[in-house]
Amino acid sequence: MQQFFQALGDNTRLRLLNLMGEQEVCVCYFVEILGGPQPKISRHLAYLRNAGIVSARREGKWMHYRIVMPPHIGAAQILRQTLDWLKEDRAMQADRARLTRACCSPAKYALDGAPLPAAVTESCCEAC
Amino acid sequence: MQQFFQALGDNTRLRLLNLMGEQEVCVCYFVEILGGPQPKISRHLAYLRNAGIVSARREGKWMHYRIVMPPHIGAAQILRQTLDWLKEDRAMQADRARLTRACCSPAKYALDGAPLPAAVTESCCEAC
DNA sequence: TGGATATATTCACCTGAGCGAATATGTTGC
DNA sequence: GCAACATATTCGCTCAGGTGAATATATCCA
Repeated sequence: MQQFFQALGDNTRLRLLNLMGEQEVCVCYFVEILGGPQPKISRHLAYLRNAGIVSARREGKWMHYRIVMPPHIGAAQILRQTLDWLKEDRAMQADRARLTRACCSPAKYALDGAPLPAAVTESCCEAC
Repeated sequence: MQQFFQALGDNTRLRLLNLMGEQEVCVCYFVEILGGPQPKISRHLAYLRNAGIVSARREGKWMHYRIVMPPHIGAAQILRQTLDWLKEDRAMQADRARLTRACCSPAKYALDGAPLPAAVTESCCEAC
């Protein structure tokens, strides 16, 4: 419980959770969008994984992370409301927008066969 | 937001919030029930006050603390559900029980004119 | 097999925060 | 004013945890 809230008590981790929302996201997009050094993101993802808040899935070279709802119903509701809260934040909205436009502003990974997040394959090139 | 979750990410502070629940509680009961040194409790109360989660009211020598619901509705719901979550925890239940029985197990302060928490004046001597 | 790429881990450093001990502040009653 | 009491703050210590730099691991492809 203490650990659960500590996991939410860091801005980088909140940004990661915000980007995942309901969908699975490849690490390369986290690196691209958050902009920081890759080991930093990897460490925070490990922290969240260790806290049981996200799970990882390997697909070739790429790793996908997604939120796993805690088995405890109260914790799950808190996590859901935290995600809703994040959606209201301007900076978090900007992060999400950048994820959605990932295919149209082809950065380092976009042209290289990196797996697109679901939101991109659905909505891209309409939003752009 | 980061600060909000950091405030919840400590077991002593969660115990304090659990004891406050919906009612106002005198510091002397926190000291009595948590058992630790008084400055420790005072520091954690200051932390919570600084984070805007509790407010203090002076009554003579005594200080009363109570939870203030955050103005943001999402944050308020998270706090409420956190309190509900705490109620399910065995150790937290034991803390609450000790607060309720405070008048019947007269410890250091109980005979000395210390203000009783609302739960005590309502339910005490029925529960004992 | 070897090189390129994506991700993870380790290391050294530094800051924030929890802690016990000591001390300060504020209130009451004599 | 002074003593007693409730609470708050400060100090020095220690440690968890965040960070950048370097390195390790894992996968793909030629």
